Amino acid sequence: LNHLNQAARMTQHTSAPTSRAPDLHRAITDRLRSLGLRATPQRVLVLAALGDAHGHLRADEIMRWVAERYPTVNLATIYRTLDTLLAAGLVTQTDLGAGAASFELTGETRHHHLVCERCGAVTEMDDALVASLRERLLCDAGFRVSTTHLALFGICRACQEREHGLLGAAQE
Amino acid sequence: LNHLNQAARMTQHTSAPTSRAPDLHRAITDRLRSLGLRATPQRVLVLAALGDAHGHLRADEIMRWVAERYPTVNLATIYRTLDTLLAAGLVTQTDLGAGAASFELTGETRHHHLVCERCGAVTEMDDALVASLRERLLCDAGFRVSTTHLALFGICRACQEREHGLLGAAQE
DNA sequence: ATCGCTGCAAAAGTTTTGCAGTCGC
DNA sequence: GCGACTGCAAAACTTTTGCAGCGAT
Repeated sequence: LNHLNQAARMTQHTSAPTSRAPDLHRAITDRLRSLGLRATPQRVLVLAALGDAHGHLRADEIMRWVAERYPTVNLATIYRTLDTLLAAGLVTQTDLGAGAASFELTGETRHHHLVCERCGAVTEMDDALVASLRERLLCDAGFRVSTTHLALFGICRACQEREHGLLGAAQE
Repeated sequence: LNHLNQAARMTQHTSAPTSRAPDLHRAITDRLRSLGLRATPQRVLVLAALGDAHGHLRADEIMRWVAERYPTVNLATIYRTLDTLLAAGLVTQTDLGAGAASFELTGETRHHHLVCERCGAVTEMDDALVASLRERLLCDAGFRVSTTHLALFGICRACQEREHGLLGAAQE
């Protein structure tokens, strides 16, 4: 599924369209074709953007990334492409509370995100903890969870310590 | 906190403004005042709507409910009221994947929702399962989860059986 | 009487859609 | 060449905001 991720990571420092990463371009193209989808430059670049980011991106961020190397691209196409990729299972959608949806390459390692409401830091969380919850729901309620990604909001350790420090020093 | 819920449920069949439920109106009013908020008819009705629904409502649904007994209400007020009630902790916000946010009365029993992607059924899930996840995160990662509500999407038991039935009978 | 709250209208922001033309296969 | 896909523009939709005036305390 995702040697795309690895190939993409290899080109993180590259900014040229596809000159330095013909292998990535090729891998993405093959993947799309194997799913019966046309490998248009727009689609390839959307996948490349998500691979390069190695994390979640919003539609407008993808738009900017792609537009840098394919200036005539249109935002509507980004959205339509993301719909297609979602349906194909290549991409995962999430709401990280930014007002707009975020998208991520579907990796083989399921993981989730912890979003700090104070400092905005986003850290990854392993799926292990959630896996037991999923199994429990399937056994107890017969509910088969398909949600692949969870975003939990709260206060990260750093911000908690910062807060405690303030409270301890100058309690007002 | 929420004899509001109980009082609200008592008036589920009532449609008159507040004539048949002076106790509910009074309870909500007192609650708002005790928090230093003005008990305007708009605010009281928003809370009454959420209590009557005994579940999650979107802003437009609240709007419709309130407008039925207070026609001059404005949608902007609904949003501003919900902001206020969120800040006061009387209300909880969730994304149930409907494109718009959903809101719910903050009850003393924390619970979550399982949303079936096939039939749209929404069932409640006890917080017990999630509680352990929360504790784990606090211990392991030092992350204090503040997300009070979780929406998990998937396939409910009924739809799974329905699907299996079809597959078993006429596998096409 | 004060000032928080509301109604109205307009704006901001994200996402969708119709249509004509283009380009991958 | 065919049909899927794209660009463009406009619309649909949720949510926010400025401002003048009303009304709860």
